Amino acid sequence: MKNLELSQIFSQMSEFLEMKEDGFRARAYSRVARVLDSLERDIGDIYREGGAKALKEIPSVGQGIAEKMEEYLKTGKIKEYQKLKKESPVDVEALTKVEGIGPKKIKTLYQKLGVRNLKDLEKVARVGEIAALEGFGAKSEKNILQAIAFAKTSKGRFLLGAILPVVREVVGGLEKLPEVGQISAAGSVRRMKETVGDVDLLATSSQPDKVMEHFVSLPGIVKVWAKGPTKSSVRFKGGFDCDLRVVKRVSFGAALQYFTGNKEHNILLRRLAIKKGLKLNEYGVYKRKTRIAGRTEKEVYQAIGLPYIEPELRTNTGEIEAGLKNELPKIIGYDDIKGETQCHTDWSDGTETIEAMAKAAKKMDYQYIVITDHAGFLKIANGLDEKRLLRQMREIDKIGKEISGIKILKGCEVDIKMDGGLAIKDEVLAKLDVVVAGVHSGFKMSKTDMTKRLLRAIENPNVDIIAHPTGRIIQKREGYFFDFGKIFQAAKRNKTALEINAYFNRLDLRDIDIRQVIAAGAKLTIGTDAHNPQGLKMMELGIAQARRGWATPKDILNAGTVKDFLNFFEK
DNA sequence: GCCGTTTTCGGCCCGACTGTTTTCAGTCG
Repeated sequence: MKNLELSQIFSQMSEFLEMKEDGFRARAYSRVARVLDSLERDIGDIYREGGAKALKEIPSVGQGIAEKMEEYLKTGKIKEYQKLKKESPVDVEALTKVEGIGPKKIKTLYQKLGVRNLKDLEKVARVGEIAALEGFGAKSEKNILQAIAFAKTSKGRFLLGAILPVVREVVGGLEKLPEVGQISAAGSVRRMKETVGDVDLLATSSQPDKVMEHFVSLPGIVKVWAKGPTKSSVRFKGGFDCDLRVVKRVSFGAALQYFTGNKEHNILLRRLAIKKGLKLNEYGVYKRKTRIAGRTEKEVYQAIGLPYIEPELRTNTGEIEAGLKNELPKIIGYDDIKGETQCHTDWSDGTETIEAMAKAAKKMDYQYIVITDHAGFLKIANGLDEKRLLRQMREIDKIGKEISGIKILKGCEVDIKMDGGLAIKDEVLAKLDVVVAGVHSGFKMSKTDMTKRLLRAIENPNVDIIAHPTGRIIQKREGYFFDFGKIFQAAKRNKTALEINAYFNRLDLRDIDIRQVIAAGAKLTIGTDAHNPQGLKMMELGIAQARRGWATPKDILNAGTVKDFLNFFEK
């Protein structure tokens, strides 16, 4: 994928242009960088299939940028980028990561002090040269030194599953304050994005000062970046930043909309407002000086001619157009799931018994749970062989009779071998209610071979679900390569479902894949891959993933009753 | 550099906070 490389080059070009006071061109480049980040298709593929003309069909790409993309795809270089770098040989990428440093300051620091990188910056800050600079001061210098220290330890983005519990604790604490009226998370946390850069919170209060005072002195805060009556910003021990904004009640909806984003969604919304002769900001929708909406998000959307759009959909990937035509899907809700489709017990690498998992599932109001211990050659996961699998089936039948109110289904997560065959004999698999098959080895195969391997597994009549189809681990492993289109079509043909694995660092399929699966007419399941009862709670993350992929309950098999769920797999 | 249901020229989202200023530029989201 050249998308990421190009996006990084364009955002650096944007910084360089900003340094040259060429603001509008700078914005054009940063816009296209963001577009590239969320582009579903590989830019190289687009170019191969449709040439420069196809490139220009990408939003925010015109003549000039299409040419540069073409140049990069052909030669691996962009002349203008190299020219800009030559003019100001500074590491903008590293320097802009320092909080409070932007292109203008980089320019000054380079011209006056010859600062080219983080090391130079730290050096001049330590000896007091920054404080002496016009436009800077002692405080700037101190902040820069602190920001460098943080930049060195900063881990970047955080997994939603890791952040969500912390956010809920902070929100829960603030909620109890008598001065706080409404409070909600906003930003990427509210959109349930799989990784989160920082946390945005929003509250209403008659006494903002008291709320802010309480907020900046919460336990676990290591740095207060800013503190004001409407906005404060802090860093928590875990290394993530958290902003709290306090607004008036009449503006809560508008502010919640505004700070939930994402940015592209908001920009489009404000343009829609302008077209209607209105102005949209975080305080409301205005007709001249009069606020005509703002108390709730719903009235904000209505005022500019849109139905309410769920936070998970707000990424400017077609939701606004769909909204205008009243064609938004009724996406699956957080209470719509009726059964767990992948989990492990102490029969393989889980920590708890079958009973414990079943009881936990019952507590979540599920109608069924599929027990899918590892089966095959994954020795490290204590995988079951045919003999133990048969024994476990008898055990599940026994436990099923003892526990009422939940149906325990017999399943396994069987390894897909290098050639696409399965690691458990077909006659044993045929006895199971549900067979989940997954790739757990040989990730580095060629695209062609992996496609063949997966196809063979999908076509096996005993296979019901393909586990974590792409094999990616967020921030760790990209996943294996295969022909997505072919696999999704085959899944539909063979009535084999594709899993949305809800495990917090997998979330596999990704939202963009989910939309493709649905477009191909194939079905999905959401499974947590839980290894203990607590892990079943990750279902929420998987549902969020499905929502971001525009999935409705009828696309997700385990939003159906146990009967419908099992019937689908009858082949 | 992009874009177009007022436009192929002339716009380009909008506001808060900080630090340095004495009215504002830079940064951030």
